Amino acid sequence: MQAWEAYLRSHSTLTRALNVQLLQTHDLTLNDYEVLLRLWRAPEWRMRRVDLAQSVLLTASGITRLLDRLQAAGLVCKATCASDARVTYAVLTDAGAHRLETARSTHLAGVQALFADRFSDDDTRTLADLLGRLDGVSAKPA
Amino acid sequence: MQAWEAYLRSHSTLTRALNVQLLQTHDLTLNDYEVLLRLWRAPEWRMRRVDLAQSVLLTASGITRLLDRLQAAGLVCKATCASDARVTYAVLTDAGAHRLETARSTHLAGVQALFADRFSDDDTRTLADLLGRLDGVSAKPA
DNA sequence: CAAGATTGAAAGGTCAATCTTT
DNA sequence: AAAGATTGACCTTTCAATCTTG
Repeated sequence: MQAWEAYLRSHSTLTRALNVQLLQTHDLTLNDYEVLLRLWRAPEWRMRRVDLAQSVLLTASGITRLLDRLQAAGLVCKATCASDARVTYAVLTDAGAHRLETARSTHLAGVQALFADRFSDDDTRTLADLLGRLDGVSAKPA
Repeated sequence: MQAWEAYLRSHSTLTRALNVQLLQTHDLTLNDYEVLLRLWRAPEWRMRRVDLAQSVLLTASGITRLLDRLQAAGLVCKATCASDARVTYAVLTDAGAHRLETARSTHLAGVQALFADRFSDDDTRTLADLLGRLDGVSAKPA
């Protein structure tokens, strides 16, 4: 139960700090950053909106709104699917990739300073293992 | 860096699930719950709004809005300070205490099922130790 | 009807500005 | 001037309803 409280507190503090940092230096939300990163990793720099939403744990509408903003900023654009007219792809633009690259080092440094630096290599492995067990939780126990 | 991603994902999933559960069964936000809990633990069931805000990591205005809702629901009430007219206390009402008590078992069971059950006692201690190191982060590197 | 995507309304929070009291 | 609290404007996200296509 102490573990749980530490978990909540630390997350709140860390994400807040990283969010502010990212926002001030590169005008990106933490979620914005994660979305750009997912796209950058994806083949042809594009993903279906549904998959993107699931990947960053947002709602369908949440992703729509977020991508609207990124598109207005020119970091992302839309593409239709030839075989299924229902789906829309989100595609990373050159500007988006560039923004991601410049933000990346700042962000990695931030994560390093606020998170990774507090742990030894062993600790980090342990942590990844433990937290990894919390993956497929579905809730609904009475 | 894998540890970091696991950290983000797990937190998002867990808090979302617990939030839904608490909301459906007792019409309380996770933050609402935490605030009621802090008050319940405090002497005379009351705290200054500033201290309460810091305790649950909310802004001054954030706490005002949250307490407004709890007050409208009759779970909390205000009290003035005799020695310093600037401060307002938040005080837990009987209804608030009752609501907390009924919600408590549900919530604890939820945390148990989604979080604690995945770890041995040793794991839990390790986790508490590791996460505890993330406490006083202040950011602002570069 | 189901799946993907979008829209309007609303919740929950933050920031900046303000008011009162010290 | 500084501390505690509140308010107004705004941002991000969710929920429910809707539209389109398979």
